[in-house]
Amino acid sequence: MTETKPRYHHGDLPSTLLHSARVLLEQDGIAALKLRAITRHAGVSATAATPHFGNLSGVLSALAAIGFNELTAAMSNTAHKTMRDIGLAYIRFAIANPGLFTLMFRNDSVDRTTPDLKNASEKALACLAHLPSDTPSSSPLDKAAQMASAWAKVHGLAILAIDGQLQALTPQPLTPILLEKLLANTLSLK
Amino acid sequence: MTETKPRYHHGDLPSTLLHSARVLLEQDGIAALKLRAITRHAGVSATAATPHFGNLSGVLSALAAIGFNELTAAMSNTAHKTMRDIGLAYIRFAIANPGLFTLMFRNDSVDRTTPDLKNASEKALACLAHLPSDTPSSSPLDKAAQMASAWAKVHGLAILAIDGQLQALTPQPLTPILLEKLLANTLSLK
DNA sequence: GGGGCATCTTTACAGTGTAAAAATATAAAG
DNA sequence: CTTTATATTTTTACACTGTAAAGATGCCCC
Repeated sequence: MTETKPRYHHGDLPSTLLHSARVLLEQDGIAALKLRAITRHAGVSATAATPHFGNLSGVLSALAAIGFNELTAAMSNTAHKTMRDIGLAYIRFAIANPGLFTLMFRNDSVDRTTPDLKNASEKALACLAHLPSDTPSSSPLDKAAQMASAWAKVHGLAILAIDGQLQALTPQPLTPILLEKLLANTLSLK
Repeated sequence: MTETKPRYHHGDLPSTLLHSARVLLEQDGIAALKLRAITRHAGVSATAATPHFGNLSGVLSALAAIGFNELTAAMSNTAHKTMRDIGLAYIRFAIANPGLFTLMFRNDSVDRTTPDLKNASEKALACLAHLPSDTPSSSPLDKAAQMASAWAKVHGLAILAIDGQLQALTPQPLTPILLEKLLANTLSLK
């Protein structure tokens, strides 16, 4: 629809395809991420993605890499580099892009050996893993445990929020405002 | 293979199919959970599952329900009803049954409105949600935050463990023994 | 201009899920 | 025991899917 410059046969097809994939993902969920649906949406033939991405997994891996880059950006834009703020940025990203977030951690749809994806995901993980720890850690295993604890809580919370399972924990219906408060409270717990 | 009593046409096909599905899941991962592969493995025609489960989603939902029941049993068999022991049971189950655990939380493969699955998953959640809290909570939102924190940490840890991403946090290679220690340490953190 | 080549389309094929109709065996009724 | 009804399974058919292989298309650079 809104290509920048139609230079080659069809403009730069790779970004067009990724755009289509993202639209479909947001519109109809992760089940709609079929190769033929993506190429159909982009207005090209069914196999047009092959020279650029190889196969479906290639397209989805590229899209997942974009997601990790955006997630990294969101975490980097926080004012305070605290567990609470970075965690909130992480979870807000997940809630704002549930389909993309799900795809990013879907091992069977995505090829994690792709260099782009590997780099992008490692950068995002680094933002979470190198949070300043409040309690001094003695052994390396303790340090790992602290990082695992933070990363697990944030990631777990994001998943629960996306799946709507946090609803089950509160008596009252969970409005967006209340959800934010719940997340902040949860992240503030040590 | 090992039917109890071959009464009907083919024995009780439902459990045979679920057994086949589970074998395929453990052998070849979640991508192998095709309806035709399951029926082929069970030695019946491609559409034999229809009268019992309706469609593929029905089979997978039933299998996921079994998983939740086993998870509940694992958590109920712990000696101490502490965050640490119940959490460890939860994560050990995930590590022992990675495919099944993944399936259980896969929203697009599974139909959560199925009564069996809904009941089973709610029971499992209840085991985690009603842990004794160490710090007295004032508001209901605080209580929800405490439950969310525990549930998120345990679930997040399980996912990280399954994906092998805990490896990235430790300098040394993560042997099973070291993994157990890391999990215990992480769960002991408040 | 005219090769060379990346890009895209066409065609073909093996799989998939599942709806519909036909076949089969069990259970129930007479 | 025979006959009917019903639940179970198979057969058939169809619209999909991903992708390999071969053919067309148009850009780039010498």
